[in-house]
Amino acid sequence: MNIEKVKGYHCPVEAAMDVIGGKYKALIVYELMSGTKRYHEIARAVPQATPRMLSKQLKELEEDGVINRMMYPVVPPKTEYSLTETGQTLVPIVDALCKWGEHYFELAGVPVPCEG
Amino acid sequence: MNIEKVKGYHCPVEAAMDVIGGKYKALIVYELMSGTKRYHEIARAVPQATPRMLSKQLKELEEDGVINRMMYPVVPPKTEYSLTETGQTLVPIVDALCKWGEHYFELAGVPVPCEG
DNA sequence: CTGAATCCTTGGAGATACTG
DNA sequence: CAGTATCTCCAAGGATTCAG
Repeated sequence: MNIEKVKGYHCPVEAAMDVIGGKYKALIVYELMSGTKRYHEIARAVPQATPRMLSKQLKELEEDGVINRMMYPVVPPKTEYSLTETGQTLVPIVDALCKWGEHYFELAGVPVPCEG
Repeated sequence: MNIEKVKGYHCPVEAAMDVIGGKYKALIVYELMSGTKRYHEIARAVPQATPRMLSKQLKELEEDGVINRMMYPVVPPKTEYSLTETGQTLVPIVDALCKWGEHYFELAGVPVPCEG
């Protein structure tokens, strides 16, 4: 956690959006809320994200202490991602986002595409 | 609310982020949570945003039905922004963001810069 | 399978100046 | 006061390829 960066924020909301506001970050956290996931499981859940973007977002989330990366030195490679304790504190936010989105779908008369 | 746009989402979280995830949108909604505000009040609350950016974000929020723009044809001009009913439904999200941000500041040992 | 490296494009975003 | 217009530029993001 970079102190200078923190001092630059004018408002708590800004700090939160900086951590979770990345293009696919909320979706990644949402996916990990249901447990540890492997790379390709996240990729499948966020098909819009190219490998490059997914890597980048995952790395940033890791640097912000939101997720853990667990690499297994096996063949074929296996990497598991999970929420850290800090990441768990984001759950209420993503929960609120999800609830709001569901309401949005209902208003539009479109079935909610929750994976599953 | 654009049906085609809605159908393009893979997940409710995505829809919510599309509405609130803009660079200054959460901050704007946060500002309007405490009541109707004039343009320059919002600008003061979000000093990072240039007039151009602020206009754009406000217009997008208006198009998404999140805020109301009330223009008074007086001299000097006066425009007031407020949350719509839909905008009110975003309050739990922004609240969650704010709470998380405050926690973040505490962890960093930096005083929370809530305006006031 | 899980990425990293490379190249390339687009539009997001700042600075500045101007108008109803 | 509350924005728009114009110009500019950099970095976010995509496509593709390659590697451990």
